[in-house]
Amino acid sequence: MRSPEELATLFRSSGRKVTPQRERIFRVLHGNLGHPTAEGVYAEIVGDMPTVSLRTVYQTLAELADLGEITKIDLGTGSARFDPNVVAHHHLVCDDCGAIRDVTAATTDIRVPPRQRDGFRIEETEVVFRGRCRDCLANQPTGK
Amino acid sequence: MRSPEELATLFRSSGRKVTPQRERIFRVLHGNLGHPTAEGVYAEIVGDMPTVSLRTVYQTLAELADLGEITKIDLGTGSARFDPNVVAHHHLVCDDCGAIRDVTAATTDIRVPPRQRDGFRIEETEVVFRGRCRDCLANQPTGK
DNA sequence: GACACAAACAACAACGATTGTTGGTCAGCA
DNA sequence: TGCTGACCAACAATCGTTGTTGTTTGTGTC
Repeated sequence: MRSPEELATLFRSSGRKVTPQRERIFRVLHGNLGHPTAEGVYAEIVGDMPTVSLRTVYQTLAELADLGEITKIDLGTGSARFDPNVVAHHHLVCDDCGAIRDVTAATTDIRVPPRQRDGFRIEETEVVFRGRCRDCLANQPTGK
Repeated sequence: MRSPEELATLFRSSGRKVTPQRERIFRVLHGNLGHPTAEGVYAEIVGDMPTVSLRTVYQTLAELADLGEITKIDLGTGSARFDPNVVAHHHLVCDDCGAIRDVTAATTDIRVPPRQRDGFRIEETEVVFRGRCRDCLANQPTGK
């Protein structure tokens, strides 16, 4: 996603308003590699900006997703996560702690034979690698 | 998953009981290619078996998943879906109607370079193809 | 076939994540 | 500076799912 300043301009030029709450959310997301949840963004902000509601965070995240600046991803970890990295990539998901890591260089050419496609138009291909992250493996070395 | 009869035996031999409700659920799932939700299974049953609760359906589906007879899949369509096809395969998901189709013959060989894996132990790889199914394309031929 | 007991049942209530509603507030422009 | 609609916080509501509880019912044993 773009810089907080560019986002502010983008918001204004698309008829939206730029409020302190929104600027703060932009800054939390920018360069964030942790795939935060809405709750996570909220938690990071509410400490020094008590005048913000979870509702506003959801609202702003939804607008950023509409504008294509972030991606909403639901990987079955209970709550949706938001990814400022819009470049095509895939994800490693830890089934223990729910942590998500980006994988940029995976996959080789994934295709579905036309017969199986059966008229389906594929617009996107996402690969989810599930397992255990290093930390969870360290804490429970014997596995599940 | 196995036949309803085999499932009944399996349930008994693992200390579970086989009730009419459970037998009915077994039969609804057997050979079902539609990836039903818990609600869907319930809806199909409650008509001629009013003495069943959604709670029981969830419970039984969870037990079948524990036994490895079905797979619970969450593809971000709002509710979890249950797949009696336990053989490794991937999914086509329609972003319009939420329909799910199996893809058995896609890809082989999806790997993550060790450097990106960073200690993560990959136990499972799932591929989700998103787009529009034939029916939704037919209804809105101009696309999204 | 009857008994006992744990497992399963239905009918709730509760839960977490998300979204709708509402009345007051404020950014952005004239 | 004043207007106006977008935004805000603070609810309440919704949806899918799971916990609780008191009752019912499979199932192994006699």
